[in-house]
This record gives sequence, structure tokens and C-alpha cells, in this order.
Amino acid sequence: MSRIAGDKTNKAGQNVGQGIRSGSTHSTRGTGAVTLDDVAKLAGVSPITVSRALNYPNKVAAKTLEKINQAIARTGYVPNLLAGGLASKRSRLIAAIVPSIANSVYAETIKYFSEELRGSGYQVLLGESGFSEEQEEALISAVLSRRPDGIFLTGVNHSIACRRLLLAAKIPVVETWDISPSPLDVAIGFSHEQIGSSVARFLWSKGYRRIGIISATDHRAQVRQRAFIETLRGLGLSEVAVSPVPMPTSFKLGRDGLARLLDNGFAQGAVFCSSDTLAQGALAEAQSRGLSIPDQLAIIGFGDQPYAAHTFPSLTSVHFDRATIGRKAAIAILARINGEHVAENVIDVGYEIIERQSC
Amino acid sequence: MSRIAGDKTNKAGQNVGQGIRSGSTHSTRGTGAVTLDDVAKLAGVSPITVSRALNYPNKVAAKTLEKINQAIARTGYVPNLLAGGLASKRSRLIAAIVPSIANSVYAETIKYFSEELRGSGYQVLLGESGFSEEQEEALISAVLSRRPDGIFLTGVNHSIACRRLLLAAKIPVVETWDISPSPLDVAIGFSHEQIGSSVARFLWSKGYRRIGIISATDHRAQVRQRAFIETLRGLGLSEVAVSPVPMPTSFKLGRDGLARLLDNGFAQGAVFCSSDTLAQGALAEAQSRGLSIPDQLAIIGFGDQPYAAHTFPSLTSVHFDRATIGRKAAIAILARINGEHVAENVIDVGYEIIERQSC
DNA sequence: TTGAAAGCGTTACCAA
DNA sequence: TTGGTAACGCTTTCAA
Repeated sequence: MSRIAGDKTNKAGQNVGQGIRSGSTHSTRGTGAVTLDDVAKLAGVSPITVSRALNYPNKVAAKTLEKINQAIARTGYVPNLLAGGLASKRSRLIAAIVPSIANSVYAETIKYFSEELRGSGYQVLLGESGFSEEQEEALISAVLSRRPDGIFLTGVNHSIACRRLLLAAKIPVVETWDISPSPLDVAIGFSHEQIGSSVARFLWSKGYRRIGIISATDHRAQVRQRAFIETLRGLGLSEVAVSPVPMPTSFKLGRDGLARLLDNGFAQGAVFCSSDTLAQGALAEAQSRGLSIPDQLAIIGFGDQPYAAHTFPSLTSVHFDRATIGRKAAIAILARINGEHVAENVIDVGYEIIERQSC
Repeated sequence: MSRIAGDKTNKAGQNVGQGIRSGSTHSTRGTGAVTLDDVAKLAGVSPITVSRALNYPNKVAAKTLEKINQAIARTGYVPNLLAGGLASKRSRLIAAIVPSIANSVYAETIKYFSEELRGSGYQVLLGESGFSEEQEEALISAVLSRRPDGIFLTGVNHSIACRRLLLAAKIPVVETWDISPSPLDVAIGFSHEQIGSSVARFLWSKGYRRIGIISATDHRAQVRQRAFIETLRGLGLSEVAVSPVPMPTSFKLGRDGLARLLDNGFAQGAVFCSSDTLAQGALAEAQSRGLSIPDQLAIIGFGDQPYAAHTFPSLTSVHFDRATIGRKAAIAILARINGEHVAENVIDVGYEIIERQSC
């Protein structure tokens, strides 16, 4: 048997939804769903009063409000935000574009972002760009057709076409996970250049003179890698062993990445991995080769994911706060929507090297 | 400095968006964005023809199509799906409600679900219900106000109010992660009762006679636990050591959960954990106590997460395929939207106990 | 505090 | 293959 929800055959046999409609069926187009007009008729007021009761309840007399609420309950009215958004130019929708939903660092950020927005009556429309600029453009265009009131982006590098679309939309834009001297609107993140440089100096200060890097090909990881290598060069280390890995990173790529380094003669040094996942794989490879950590090989990751910190208590990593990024992004968008004055448009949330046994 | 994207001060200084508008500004209400009418005027056709060019390009003459596409490119037109959805009653939006975005099992399912839908021009509106029935109700109501064309739910247990809302919406509903003899519409998942029972028989057949369970308080985990205990009782084991943990599960809760079991005298047996995360914590606790796995303690998880399989090559776990659930859910919704005949409305995707060293 | 009228930007329906 | 007209369900504007 195949049924669509709402079919007459529903078990409970309750009087659902449109069961109570005061008006008659006038046109051929409607879905038959309860509308504001139905509620208004049942409550004996005009539609606009019902609208006010819903959006500005304190602008409606208590008695009227009560009648309306009863009518809403009786009819099972669910507002139509397509219509509301069209009329008011406020969709109460915020778009968020992340490279990957399944990657926990982004998922967690979005979680906090959504939570913060929900309180103000906004919903989040999530899109996955898959680390590619072309995909991002198609996605932004698709997402803008919903007329979001604001948009959350990952990274600060966007194609010309994307920037044009975003600017034309005239909505608050928050770029995250990075900072930039010239954000489209607001940027909330940290400097990947600084991180690459800090990690280089950190390892150098620990006395390491044989240093390698296992790094993904995504833009931000590349920025960290470049700064890492250049800083080391400045400190006097001309050769850094580089082991590039494709996106998305994985445990296995970490193992393979380190294996390549070791097989090419790398030994007795420290390795910077562009994600914790890679670092975990590298740790496993090192352990399987019987290398003692950090005496024979030091490993430092990036991301400091909670589960990594627990499952690999020995993993030193660059920590940054996803909750802060998510929340601040939401707050910045809300402030802009409400036309509040916003002091800074580049917010550096910073980062921290959390040292554990592995370095 | 504080700016809104689209502000006159944009660096590039390009002619963005509404720069090219053929019509004059007639009313006080519009946002000033490019509309279908603007494109139509520029192309020298009627609005409806532009609409057709966008939605049914093969119903428009090639020459007309070209003129229109040029006009679209010149104006930077982005369709307004609030208006389109209102007029057509098709929002091209599918809602998805999961207990937790940050939990990778759900995130991965949604990833495949979205991918499958994107190809057909649908976007996914994601909501997080946080394992609570009340939250789910508020969320479903909020989400239905966007008039989605279909909805993806997690689990098959929904409050009366939720069921009423869903039925009244008259849209395809897919319930996932579980199966039920009487789904609202379609159910795609596996039987948690069967899993509890299978794991019980699996451990019994391996010869374990001292058996425990560390289980979260969420509904589906409870169903597994009940079946697990009852099956063992049927096999002749009257006492199962139970260690309940709150939601959401974590590495630490797994450690603590096992510690409680061991401190209460549990030894030389097997433990079923209601998530891989718990199992990992339990493994760590066992290791820290010097117990050899699986000789002194066997542990079996649930979920078989890819990273767990890599980081804990020794973790036996109940495997199920998130990609299949996500894809099949999308396919079922699309079929129903298109009015295709759907043979089954309960799809059991099954599960598998993946045996590794730990059992 | 409430209401009437006029849109919002698109698509359905029918006609040409 | 194209177009005119009338919705879609709501909110804005202005008036009472």
C-alpha cells in the first residue's frame, strides 16, 4: 500500500487541518489549507488583525488576541511564510554555506549558529559547497533565490561572480573561518598565515630542526603551509619535507602521508598535519612502525576536535573555538538586520596551541 | 566601519545587480531587485514567457530563449522562489529533521539525502530537534510554515500533535532510522528490536555468559536494550548488568559507564554499547585498567562510524549504511512528489555485525 | 485598536 | 509558441 500523509485513511481518524474551514471554496487554485482569512472569519475579525496577533501580539487587544488564538488552535492554522516573506521582504531565513556538512568542525559551528538564530525566529538554510568555487557559485545563486535575510559563508575567497551576486543581494554577509583585510561585509575567524607561522616557531622553539608537513590541498591549508615553510626558512631551516594530500582529509590519508615522508628518509623530527584527522592517521602510522611519540616523532594537528582530544590524549593541536565563531556570526547578522551600529567588521577569534604529550 | 554588502562603497565598483533595470520605479514597496518583469521588458517578451524559459525551456522557441538568457545575464536576475513557490504551491524545499546536526551519523545521512535531491532542483531545510518530542513539535510547525514539498524525519515516534501537523500538511513524509508497522507515510531504516536481539544472540553464540550494556536514554537505544535483555533472558541469562548514560553520548560517558560496571563487580564478559562513541570510551577505560581486549573484556559498539573503524581497528560494531538511508529517503520523496506508484512503504535497509578483534 | 485596499513576484488557466 | 488576466496568502500603507 502506498499513501500520502493526510490521506483520508489516517488511522487516528481525527479531524485534521482543514476540517474546520469557515469560508467556502472560491477558487480553483488553493491547496485547501487553512489560511489567515479562514482564521479571521472564525474569529470574527479582519485578516490584518490576525496577522498582527501573530507578529505583534502586543498591538492587539487582549480579548481579540484570545479569540484569534482559539481560532488558530481550532483550525490548526500554520502560517505560510512564502506569502509572508514575499509581502514583507523578510524571509526569516538565513543561508549558510559550508564546504562539508559531514565534517564535524563545520557541523558544530552551524549548530551554534542555528541555535543563536532560532531564538530570534530565524531558520537556517544549509548548503554544501564541497570546497569548489564553481559549486559555491551555483549554490549561492540557488540559495539567494530563497531571499535569505543574511548569509554565512566559509572562507574569504570567493569568485568574482559570487561577490557580485552577494553584493547585489544587499543582505548582511558573514565570512567565517578566516579573516581578510577587505571582507565583503563582516569576517569572523582567525589568520591562517599567523597559525602557520606560530606552529613553525613553536616547533622551532622546542628544538626541532627536522620538520615536515602533511597538508591538504584546500585553500586555507595551503595558506598555513606557505606561512609555515616561510617562517621556518626565516629561522634558518631551508628544507621542509612536504607531503600533500587531496581533499577531503581522512585517517588513511594521514597514515599514507606520514608513510611517504618516512619512506623518503624523514626521521627524528616533527610533523605538522593540516587536520586532526590526518594527525590521527599519522600517529597510527608512527605507532605501527614502533616509533615513540614524541621522542622519535612529534606530531601536531589542527582543529583540536573534542573526540580527537579524548581518543588521542597525546595529540598536540591548534585549537579554535567553533562555538564562538558560530555564535558571533549569528549575532553579527542579527545586528546588521536590525540596523544596529557594528563597531568592527573583522573579528579575530584567535587560536591556541594546546600542548599535549605528542610535542 | 560598518557596511552592508551592496553598499555603494563596494570596492570593485562594478555595476552590480539592479544597475540595469529597464522599467521605472513605480511603487513604494519593491526592494529594487531585478524582477521577472524587468527581464521580460529587456528581452521584449511577456513575463510568462520568461517564466517558461526558466522552468520549461523546451517549451520556448530557441531564439526567444536566447534573448531571454541574454537579458537574464545582463540584469543579473535571480528568481524569487518565495513568489514562485506561493504561486505554484511547489516550494522546491524539502525539510529534514534530525536529533543532532553535529552527530556524524545524521550529518552523513543528510549529506547523501541532499545530494540526491539537489539533482532534481530541491534544497534541504535542516532542523535539529535535540532528541525531545516537544522540540520536534515546535520545529515541525516552524518548518511547515515554509511549505516544504516533503519532509524527512528521524525515528518513527512522534507526538499526536506532530502527527496531526504532518498529516494536515499533505506532503510526503519519510521516517528514517527505524521501521514501523504503521508509518505516517514511508519508513526507511532497520529494526532496533532485531538489532538488540541479534547482538544478544551473537554474544551468546561466542560463549559469553557475563553480559552487560551501556546504553543511552534515547528511545531507539532503549528499544535495542530491551530486546537485548529479553533475548538473553530467553537464552537463559537472567542477569544483565545495565549502565545507563544520558544523551548525547560521549567518549567520557563511555569511560564512566564501563567504570561503573567494573566497579560493581562486572568482569570477564562482554559489553554492548549503544553508540560507537560510548564503545570507544569503554575501550579506553578497559585499556587504562590493563584489561586485554577481547580476552578479559569484549566490547561491541553501534554505528560502525568510518573514523571509529580506523582509529579503533579492534572495535566490533553493528553496521548500517547511512548513504543508502539518505538516498532512498530522497528517492522515495521524489517518487511521491511526482505521483509515481510506490510499491513498498516500509523499507528495511538491514544491518550487519562487523566483527573485528574486540569480540 | 482595527480595517480596506493595494501590492509583493511569480505561475495557472485559458485563449490566441 | 506566446500572452492576458487572475490568483497565491500574506503585509504594508493609510485611514478611521
